[in-house]
Amino acid sequence: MTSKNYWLLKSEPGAYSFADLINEIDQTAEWDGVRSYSGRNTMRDDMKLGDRVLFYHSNSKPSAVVGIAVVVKEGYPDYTAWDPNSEHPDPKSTPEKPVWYMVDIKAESEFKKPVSLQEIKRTQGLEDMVLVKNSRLSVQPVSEKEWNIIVSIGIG
DNA sequence: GCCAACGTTGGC
DNA sequence: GCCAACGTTGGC
Repeated sequence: MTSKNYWLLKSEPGAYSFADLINEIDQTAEWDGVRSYSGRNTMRDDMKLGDRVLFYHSNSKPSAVVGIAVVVKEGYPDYTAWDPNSEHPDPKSTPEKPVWYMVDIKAESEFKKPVSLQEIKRTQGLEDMVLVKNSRLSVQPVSEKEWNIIVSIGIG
């Protein structure tokens, strides 16, 4: 029996927002540009087809979970790393020896009511979220309990 | 805009 | 392989 897992992905809405994802063809995008090892490992090893994702706007007013997406392609090399004209080139990574990985995600639904960081911090059951404890991880796991609480607030 | 937290780099 | 310095994230 395969159990689905839950994740949270951060993006600064000025760089890439949930609306941008919705506006993509098929509402699907490559989650390229992650250049941290823990994020790389999570995307390469742990995020599976059908896993669901909280889409979080960081550095925002207010910072908040704004919608849900689903993993539609499992970890594969982030080829933008060896494109010198990309946003996040990294000469350490080559097609022969890729360093960075990404997944594809598809927008599923937009929250009626964004769930702000403030609200997360004061909501019972969410005090152990990685988002609260380690504010710097841009790709992070979410427990089923945390998922259910946030989605029930967001769906309204 | 400030700056704390923390992941990463690089000197030794 | 330790750990200080550096750079970045992201809340406030």
